[in-house]
Amino acid sequence: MSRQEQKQKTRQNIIAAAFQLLNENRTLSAISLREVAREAGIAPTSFYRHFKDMDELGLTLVDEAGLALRQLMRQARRRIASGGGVIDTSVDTFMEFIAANSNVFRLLLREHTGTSAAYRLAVSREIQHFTDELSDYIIEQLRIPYDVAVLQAEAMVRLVFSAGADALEADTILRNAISNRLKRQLRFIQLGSLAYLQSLQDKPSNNT
Amino acid sequence: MSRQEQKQKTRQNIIAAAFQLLNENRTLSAISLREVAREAGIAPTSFYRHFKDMDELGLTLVDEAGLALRQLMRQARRRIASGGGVIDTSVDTFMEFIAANSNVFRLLLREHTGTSAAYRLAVSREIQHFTDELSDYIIEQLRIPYDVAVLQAEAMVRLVFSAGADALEADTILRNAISNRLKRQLRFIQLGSLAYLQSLQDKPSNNT
DNA sequence: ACTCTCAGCTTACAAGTGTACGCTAATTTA
DNA sequence: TAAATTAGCGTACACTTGTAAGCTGAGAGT
Repeated sequence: MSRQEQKQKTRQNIIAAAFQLLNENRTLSAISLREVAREAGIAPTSFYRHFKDMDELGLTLVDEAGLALRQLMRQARRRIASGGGVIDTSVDTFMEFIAANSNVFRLLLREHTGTSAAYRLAVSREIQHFTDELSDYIIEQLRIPYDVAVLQAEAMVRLVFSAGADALEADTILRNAISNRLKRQLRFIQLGSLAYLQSLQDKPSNNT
Repeated sequence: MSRQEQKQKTRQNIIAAAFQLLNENRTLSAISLREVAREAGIAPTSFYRHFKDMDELGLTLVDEAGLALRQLMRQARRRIASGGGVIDTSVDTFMEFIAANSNVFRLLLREHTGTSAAYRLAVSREIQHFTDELSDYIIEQLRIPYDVAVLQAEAMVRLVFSAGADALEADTILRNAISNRLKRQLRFIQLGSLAYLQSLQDKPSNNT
């Protein structure tokens, strides 16, 4: 094994170790460098050969999580394209994601409201991507004016993430209940924005 | 000053000290007993005369925050009763609360997704109260079936808290923008649930 | 083959942590 | 007034933390 390969491998070990430690209810800021090193099977000081800081590792993890989030979106689109209701399919995909990658989602959730401004910003950016893609999709599919679509997408993402937080600690049965409630709530928003646009048409006192 | 009075006073000092420390981006679990003692102006070991644990102090703080939340609801109702749109008034009241008691709301927000299962549960309970009261209000005011009202209330609270999180770190201008978006989104939900009920009436294939 | 590079190690230190133990001084009780 | 209670303090100890300094041995480059 070449030297570079070996280095990459330990780096991955460190990242995996960090995710491992996140599994058992902890924040990034509550994980010590020494713990990560221990879990990764290296000496504490060797950590510095790969990351300047725990902060640098943290941002790497957030990026990694963001990546997973984007893959999730792509998967949802694929499944929607091959049939099935948009809301139902999206929520199902999302819930499967949470169940399968709970530590990834937990990371995003925790750090979104967490202690470090840098992490908060990084997570917010990832969620913003998510929202942007959804509003593009809504505009494209439903032919809704831009500003309404943006509002709708933002509200939907907020609901999805908030429900996801609850689903994170739930068993299968409860998670199903959360799913179903979420789907109905998303439909409220969709219906609501349509009703709003309808009301504009009925008494067109504004522009556009 | 009697002995009991003095004790209560130091206890309040400890609580105030903890809130003070929460102000500068920190979690409960990231605050040490010694720091709290230092800030409260007592010896570290004296802390134990008042609380068994940092956890016990934490739960006390969450309770305190929940109390503030309930006062907020009462205030909103009073303001609604004395005129003004329900959604507008509620959101305005909420945003004022966040601006004035940012550390209280931050505490709830952080610990809701935080490290300690006990805190998470405690916060969830407070939010549940909030949701329950709102759904009661909706049932009473809008004459909407129970299950729809509950869904609507839950969705609204989710949006409000999520937007509140963003508002927490925003300046006045941005906070206003968040307020306005939130108001429109809440109206979507309201419109949506009404439209849903309407659709049930048009083709009544189900029971009630 | 000879040197260079550098991932990972060991050792070491100052700083901070929770909390056990026992003392003191002032209030409360009898 | 004498005895009992107790809020608060000081000291002490065993740990954990981040990271500085310097060494080693194996792969890379010539």
